[in-house]
Amino acid sequence: MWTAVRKRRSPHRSPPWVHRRGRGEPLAEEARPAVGVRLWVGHARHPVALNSAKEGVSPEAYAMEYHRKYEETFPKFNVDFDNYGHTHDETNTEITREFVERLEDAGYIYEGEILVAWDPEEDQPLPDRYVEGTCPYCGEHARGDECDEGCGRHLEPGEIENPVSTLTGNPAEYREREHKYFAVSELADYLSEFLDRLEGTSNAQNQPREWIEEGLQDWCITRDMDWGIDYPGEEELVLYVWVDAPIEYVSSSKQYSERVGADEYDWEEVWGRNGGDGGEIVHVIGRDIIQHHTIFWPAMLHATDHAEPRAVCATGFVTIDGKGLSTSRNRAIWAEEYLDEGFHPDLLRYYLTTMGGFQQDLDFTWERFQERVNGELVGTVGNFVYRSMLFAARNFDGTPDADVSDEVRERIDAAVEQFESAVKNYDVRTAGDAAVELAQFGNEYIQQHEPWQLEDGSDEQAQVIRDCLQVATAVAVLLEPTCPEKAETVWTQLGIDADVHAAETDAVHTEPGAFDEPDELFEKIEDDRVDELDEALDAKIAAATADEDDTEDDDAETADSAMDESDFEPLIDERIDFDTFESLDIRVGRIESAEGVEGADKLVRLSVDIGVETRQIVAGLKQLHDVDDLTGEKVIVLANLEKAELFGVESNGMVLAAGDQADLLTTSGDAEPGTKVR
RNA sequence: AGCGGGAUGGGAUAGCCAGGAGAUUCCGCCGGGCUCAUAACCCGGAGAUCGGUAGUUCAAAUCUACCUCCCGCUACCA
Repeated sequence: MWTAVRKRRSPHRSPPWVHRRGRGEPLAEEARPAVGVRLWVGHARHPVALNSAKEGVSPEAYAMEYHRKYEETFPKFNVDFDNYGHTHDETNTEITREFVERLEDAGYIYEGEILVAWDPEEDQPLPDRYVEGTCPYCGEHARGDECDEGCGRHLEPGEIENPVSTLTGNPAEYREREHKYFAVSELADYLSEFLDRLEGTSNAQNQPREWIEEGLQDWCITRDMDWGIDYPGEEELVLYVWVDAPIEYVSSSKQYSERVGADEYDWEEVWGRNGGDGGEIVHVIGRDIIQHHTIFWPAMLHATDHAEPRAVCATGFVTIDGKGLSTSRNRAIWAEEYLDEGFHPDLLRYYLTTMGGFQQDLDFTWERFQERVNGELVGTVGNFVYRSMLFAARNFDGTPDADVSDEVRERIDAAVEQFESAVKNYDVRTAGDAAVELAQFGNEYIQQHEPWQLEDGSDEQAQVIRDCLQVATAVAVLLEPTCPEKAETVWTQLGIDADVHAAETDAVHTEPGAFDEPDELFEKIEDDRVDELDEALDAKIAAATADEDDTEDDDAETADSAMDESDFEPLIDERIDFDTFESLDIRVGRIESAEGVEGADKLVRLSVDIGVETRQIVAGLKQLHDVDDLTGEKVIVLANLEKAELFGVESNGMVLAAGDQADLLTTSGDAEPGTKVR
């Protein structure tokens, strides 16, 4: 089962094919697409809620629009799914409910209290997106669950300061609310054993160990939101996305099962719902969501008596020219753009699947794209298939009457073996390489036997060409997962009247038929074309960056270039009245002692004399200041900021400092500690 | 910061868990040959102190310790 989950801002790749399991069968037996589930769950609900509000549409409509967009785009790249579901349909609502009920019955659910913003006038809880206020970290205006204008930090419920309800404009208050918790911590032993037998990539196996060893926290699985799947029996609570998201894997397979019939595919058997061992569940995900698939999800499955995943394969990220994708900066090559350039979808499929290691990040550049297309696809595969067929068409009107030699048959079998064992090991790259390497063998073979030196129409010539055509047939079979359309073209041109997409690996021995002169399989990409593409990409990024006041700092290399105006945060237009200013109790203080906070790399615990008393204040100052030099320094302190606890140390006030480096503010005269700043 | 993943000739990779000759393969580069083909194939060549330092060992890319850089996850700039 291929499950691909994608998350906003974290584009990662997934191979275009994974496989289906039958119970106990090696995966490679059916190295063909099976039940694919693609979810838009990754569009985490909070951003969806926020963005939909911005655009004035309902979250459902917004999410469905994305769902549709993907649904349209994938077929263009010949990525298809046995079932393309989403988390918001009836099946998933129903099965999610069932999961939760099973969890409750098994005693894994309990209630706990958390702080929730509340609109006193409407007397209702406020979902994240209806709350605005001040970011507790940077002081910027923040809304919902993230500080979208300031530091970009994710904010937990209850963190926003001076919360205001966007429903009524009234100040909101925080109330304690009952929420549901899933006692994941009780499953620590199980999860630990589960990880021991989990297949897939090493990062997926190792990373979750951390959480287990540190002691698993129980998981709050409900939210006060107005969209999502209701918690059974609790009208005001909605389940957290990551509860119903993976359950969609189950739901989607059920839908598939219902469509094709249980004889063909029995979802209950696959998920072990009938008491059996289950099928083979393989998750192919991006490495940013390892936690959900190796802790929460198996915990849910286990607690509800389902089968566990066999493997979790976590890929790296895609970068462009060595830098991370950024849709807001338009550092991206959109599917439509790629196709509009006239490139065949198979080329990108090939590049993405056979470039680099599975776990590694994958860099895309137009240069390398050209290099690989021209070298491997045009030069090796295309060239071999074309020259063999051209020769065959001219001299034999297609496939000559001869038996395939043992040498060639064995080489083809070796390629199949390489392919199958790679698939078993989740090694997409090697599986893809099998086809190209076989074509390379073909080139060597035809070269060695020089059919053009042999008498036209002779038995010897027929033998060589027959061999080459069999290699071409086999190359198409092994190439099908990465380049399905091209594989089909080869088979068609070879005069094979069968569906290469349905072919199993033993189809490598299919006998080709009669045919005319073939067309060239792949087109070369010229150098000036690459230059154009690069320029276009640069221009696009520049344009997007120029008209945007993006404060994200993802370009480390510009860090020491001179700060021009655009590097500053924009001025806040909104004015405050004098009373508001008066409400700030700002004082001159003197640092009496300073020591680093244990375990923190920037935080310093200060004792600050502010005249009337001495305060303990924690401040993040280590990046610019030496802790030992701080004692005796005069500082400016915001005295009436609410107390907070950082790293277990109480901070009673705030020491003012400028910029990311925390350049301390001080006085230039001799103002005494305690003096008010006004 | 903690935890993961990574660092191997210009590019991309294998090898590492179970240490051993001159470090794998592909691309690119230089020189030569051949030519049915969108030029592939053959021969030869340059190019890596296997991120750094120290250690274990007769022997280290591989094991150990510390460190640097990149990328994620978690986490703290009051």
